[in-house]
Amino acid sequence: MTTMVSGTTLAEIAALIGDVARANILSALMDGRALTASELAWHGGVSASTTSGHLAKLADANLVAMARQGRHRYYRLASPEVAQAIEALMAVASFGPKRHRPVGPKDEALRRARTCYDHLAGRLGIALADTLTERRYIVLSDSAGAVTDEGRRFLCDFGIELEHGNGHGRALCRTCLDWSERRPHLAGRLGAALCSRMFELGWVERIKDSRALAITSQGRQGLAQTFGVTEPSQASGD
Amino acid sequence: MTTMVSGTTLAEIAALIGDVARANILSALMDGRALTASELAWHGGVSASTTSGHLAKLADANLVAMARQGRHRYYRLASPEVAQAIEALMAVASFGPKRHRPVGPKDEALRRARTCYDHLAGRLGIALADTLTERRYIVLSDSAGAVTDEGRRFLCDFGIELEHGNGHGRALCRTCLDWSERRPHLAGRLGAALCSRMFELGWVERIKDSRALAITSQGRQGLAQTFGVTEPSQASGD
DNA sequence: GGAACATTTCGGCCGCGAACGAAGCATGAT
DNA sequence: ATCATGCTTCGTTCGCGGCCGAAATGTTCC
Repeated sequence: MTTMVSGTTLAEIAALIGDVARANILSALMDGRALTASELAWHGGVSASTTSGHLAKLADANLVAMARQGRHRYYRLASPEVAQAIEALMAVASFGPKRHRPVGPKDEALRRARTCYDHLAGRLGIALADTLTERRYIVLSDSAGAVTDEGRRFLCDFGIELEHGNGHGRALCRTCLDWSERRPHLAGRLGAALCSRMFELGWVERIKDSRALAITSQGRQGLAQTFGVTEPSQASGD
Repeated sequence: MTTMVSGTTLAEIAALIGDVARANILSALMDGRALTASELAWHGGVSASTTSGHLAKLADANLVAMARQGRHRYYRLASPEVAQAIEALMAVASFGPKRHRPVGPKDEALRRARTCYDHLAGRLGIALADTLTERRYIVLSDSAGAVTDEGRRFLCDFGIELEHGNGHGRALCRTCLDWSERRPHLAGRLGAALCSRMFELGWVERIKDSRALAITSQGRQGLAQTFGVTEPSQASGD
């Protein structure tokens, strides 16, 4: 065995994610919010006591972080890196369509629009990335990106202020491989800002018990006017 | 339980990586080369028969691909996406220094210079990314990047021809979070080209049974002259 | 203080899957 | 043909880890 440093800990982390209950828990946390232990128990599909054990392990490995608040304990993903790792795994998972899984209505909703950690994904996320690229508001040299000056102005009008944070802190404009569309969508501070702004404007709303998003009628209108994005087709053949 | 599509398959993939033997196997394949089953058995630290089973599972899930050649069977990672997922996991793994693992000499070598799938990582990879950024050959707007025109010329002089492949195919310039340095290094076609060119010039050589790289004396010289990169310090306090 | 709720700890059960060696197929060498 | 090598299949063993329910701890509300 060559390098033990990677081997062991890599396996430890992956094994942690590699349990169905824990994977479901982490998936639920992928929308960036903090959830209570009991909510996570529901998502994980296991009892409260079992969930408690799982959460302890996840916290121990620094995959999730915990904040006590009254008699609740709120758990969230510990860092954007964790979210990125999980997203990367999901991308790989959606690849191998060996045995294809029946696509339920929930899945179609997820494919249309969802949150990915703290930014938008699915056909909506892709459409936004495409429009912004087309109008030269951002430049995605291949799968990586930068915001142009016109872009900065446009975004400012839209109500998003981006400081010129350079090397430090969080990336301004990253891309993230969309597992359902297999193309990159916008992540980083820009992706997060776009997402939260759309919530603020009431353009999108969370669908209960899911990471999927519903686009409101105002959203439909706003997206068309401001971004020239027509509603991502109701049902795509895929 | 909310969305089953992600949950289950996410867990499946992660569980696959979450076994120590398989993780070691995948780690060994992270240098981008294809290895035979018996070599992988050695890396995995388990018997040939056990390895065979592991490889079958990995191939079944499309994590690795196999090519028969004579009486050998060569296995390699199935796609860059798989490499990316593993790298992301390693990044997360190197985070939680709860119980810190003793850093052996092998680790120091890995930290100095190594391959990450098909590009350079470790202090060498970081130094290259820094230099190219400093000289404005590439622009890493935060953690994402594009090649400038001067950069294209410089690279051409160095013997690297980058076609203007746009959306399709592989990303020209991606970044990849370095698990040892915790900063992004260069991946994508550019990263791969830099790496293979340096092999071609004999600037770096593989260290036996490891993903670590040795920098040759020509390499030391060339890196200093062409990139202004002085040898990544022999031993850093870390 | 007592009741209701949230979460963790404990003990015990049970199954999955990793491991090995021996035997079975290939392919290549003599 | 015969033997060697590389890899897979089979049958078996065995231990780790997930699961639950009951009870313990903790927190808020009235």
